[in-house]
Amino acid sequence: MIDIKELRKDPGKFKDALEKRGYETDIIDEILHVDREWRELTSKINELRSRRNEISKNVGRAKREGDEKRAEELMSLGREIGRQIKELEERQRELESKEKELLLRVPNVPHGSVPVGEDESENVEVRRWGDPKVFDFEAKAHWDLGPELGLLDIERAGKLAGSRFVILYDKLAKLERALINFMLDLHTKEHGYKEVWVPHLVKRETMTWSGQLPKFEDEAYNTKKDDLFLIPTAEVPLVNLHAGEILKEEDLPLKYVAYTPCYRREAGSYGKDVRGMIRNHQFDKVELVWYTTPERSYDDLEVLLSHAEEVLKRLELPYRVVALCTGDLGFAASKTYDIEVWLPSYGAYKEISSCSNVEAFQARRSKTRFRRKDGKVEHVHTLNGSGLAVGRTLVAIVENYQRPDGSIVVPEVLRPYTGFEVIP
RNA sequence: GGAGGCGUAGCCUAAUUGGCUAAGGCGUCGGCCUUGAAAGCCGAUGGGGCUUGAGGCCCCGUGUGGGUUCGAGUCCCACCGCCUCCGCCA
Repeated sequence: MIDIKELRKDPGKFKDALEKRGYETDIIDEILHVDREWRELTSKINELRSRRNEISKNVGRAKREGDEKRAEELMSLGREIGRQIKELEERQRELESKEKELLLRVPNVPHGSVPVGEDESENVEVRRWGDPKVFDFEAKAHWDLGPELGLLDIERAGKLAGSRFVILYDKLAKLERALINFMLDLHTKEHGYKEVWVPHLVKRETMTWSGQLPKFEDEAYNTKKDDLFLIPTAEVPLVNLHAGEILKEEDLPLKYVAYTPCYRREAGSYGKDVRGMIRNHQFDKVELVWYTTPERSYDDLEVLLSHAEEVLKRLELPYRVVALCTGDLGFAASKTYDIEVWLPSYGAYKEISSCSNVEAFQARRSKTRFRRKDGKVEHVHTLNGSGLAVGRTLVAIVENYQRPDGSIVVPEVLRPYTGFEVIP
């Protein structure tokens, strides 16, 4: 959520941000209009309440002095003012909920370092690591290779759950598990993260605080009876871990890592990445989340990014890092780097991690704050990044490590986790 | 799922039958004192609105949202959370 006080002070900044994202800017004036009316009304109500408080005091006084007649007079006056207040409060509540609803629909302001652009074609490549593999035979896509090996079953998954689900068997299932453990170990043992095991079903508020709702309700699975949501990413529980709390400055940054499945309806993405396991309704992900201070959050983002990159380096998978432009930036993010891994089946780099600084956007919603050494309380900045999307990492290994005979070499760093060197 | 209990500020704890400023302690921050520290003393320590030359004024805030009342920490309802017991259960 954006800061209403900042919006009052500098509406131009927010209109500019919306323009750069390719959004309509009318909403800003609408908010300011509602806000102005709210403030005028609030002043009026405060004045009436002040009078009522005064009257109430005098009622008590009159009663103690035994002046029943005077007390009765005052009480009737208080009743009248109470009626007026009640009437105005109704309008005030309407304005408040309208304002809140509008504020929740405004995306975050892009950081000054974010390239301005319309869509993903204007994202800016930051660096490349490794060279795309050149095969001296015809390389296969994972959606062919996997079923041929009998280790990836898309048909039966369809029978059980519909499209965009997969089943893994034997060594491919183990490879998935090995990747999860490898990533968790790397981040906990070498990068200083605390491992967290979180709920996969969360309340509506939790989804709202992390920025998924109200705008993207169609994207999430919801259990109607209890109004719980399946998490689309571990970012949701992790970033709400300290909701309502006041953290100590000396405890920051807090760095959390969690492995969870992620559940996404992928509404509106029909026709995109339909084959294999690139875009499924359920996929595994190891997620990194930081709670940090405003003055260091952008430096920390670079560090978080390097932690995600390290996974690909150790797996020796070629990748590149791109800075998303304003038009491609997610709703909650101020700045985002995507890491894209080379996929032979696409003949291109494909997103495997997204690392963002959302500044105080989530912290304002979840009321996550920290106390500075001088006693001042302020919202934290939160960062999140995939470290990495496990399913796509598996795809990248299958495709990049395949051999002419259809077998797949297990990257060296994973062998202690798999217990085998070749698939099948 | 059933029965009961509880929820006060960063933390811990008070508040006659509903009534004047939510008292006190701890912690934290600032100041005094000190060679430095501790102790001690003084002050500050939730949110919002209006306004100013400094500075004020007002409202809200006892888990959340409603209700009763001239007036609610206190009474009523719903929800959330925690605890105890029963039932069910990997």
